[in-house]
Amino acid sequence: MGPLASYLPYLLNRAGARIATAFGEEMRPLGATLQIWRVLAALREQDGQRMGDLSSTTSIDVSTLTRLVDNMEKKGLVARQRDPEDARAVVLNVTPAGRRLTVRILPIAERYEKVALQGFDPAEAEQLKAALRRLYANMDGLKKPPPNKPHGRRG
Amino acid sequence: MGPLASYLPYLLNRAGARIATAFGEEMRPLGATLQIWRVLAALREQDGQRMGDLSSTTSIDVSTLTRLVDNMEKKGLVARQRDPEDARAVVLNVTPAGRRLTVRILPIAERYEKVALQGFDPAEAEQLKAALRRLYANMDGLKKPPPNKPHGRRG
DNA sequence: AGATGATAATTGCATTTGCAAATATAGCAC
DNA sequence: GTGCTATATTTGCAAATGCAATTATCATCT
Repeated sequence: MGPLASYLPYLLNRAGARIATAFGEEMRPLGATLQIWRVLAALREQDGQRMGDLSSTTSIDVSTLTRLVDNMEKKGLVARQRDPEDARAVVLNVTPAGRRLTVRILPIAERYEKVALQGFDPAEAEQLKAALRRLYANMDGLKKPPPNKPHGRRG
Repeated sequence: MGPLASYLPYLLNRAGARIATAFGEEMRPLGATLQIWRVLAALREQDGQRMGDLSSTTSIDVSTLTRLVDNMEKKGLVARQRDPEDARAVVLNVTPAGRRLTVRILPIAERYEKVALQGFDPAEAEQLKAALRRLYANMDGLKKPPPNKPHGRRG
């Protein structure tokens, strides 16, 4: 492997960590955290998501998410509800307080997007985003294939 | 803010998380972790770094790093040494075992780079990396300015 | 040399994290 | 409808994390 500075996962982590840390600091005075924001942002995109969906869209492990949502519920930001279509599932809804907090965070989020992309022209910015989506999709290939059960061995 | 899928920090985190999780899983059978790899990779780039430098290059908080290095020392992967130039500082050196582990991980790391960049032509890949470096640099602007001490008020 | 303020690393401590196991429900086969 | 397997969420638990405080050394000023 060549120098670190040209290793993609390194560059990715480094950039992500820097944004995350800075953003997290800005959340504190609002009584929020980066993870709380992620959930709120996901629910703003689409309210009433299940835990599992939310876990995928936020990249937060579902067991971590359970406890994060516990907190958010205590803070009155979201409300859990059993999914009427499937009693195993839980559906999350944002409360008015949650919406108010979201509205307060939005301008910060927009500022971050701007700062991060300082000096990028619109085409470059779009290119970067497209590349990140592609990269994400590429990693699908590494997802564990379902464990090959030697049960009804007619493979 | 528009849809999540066009929010840069979101895309960044999502891509990074996916690589990190998958890579972490591959580390387990080797008795390593993603963070251990980060330290080893940083030291491979430049052995004998101080804790603080290592913290910057790996994006691992220095207090976390202290304990991570404790573990790595127990595993015999690295050795701490007081910096002869500055007795406050500690310098890390990779041991032979650390080098051996590094060598075992390298091909995995290279595979990840390849998979992540599947379908990117070299120019596109370089563009992406350049963009990530730029983004990282852009975030410098948000680092807290040193608290303006009203002490020797001759500013 | 002594005092003062900065820098490097570690430690205390409460929180967060994530794997594995447990629980609950669904859906299909028979 | 009973049994079996798959899916959705939660819980147990040990480990990782990060902020704040602490300790040790350095650098500068006088």
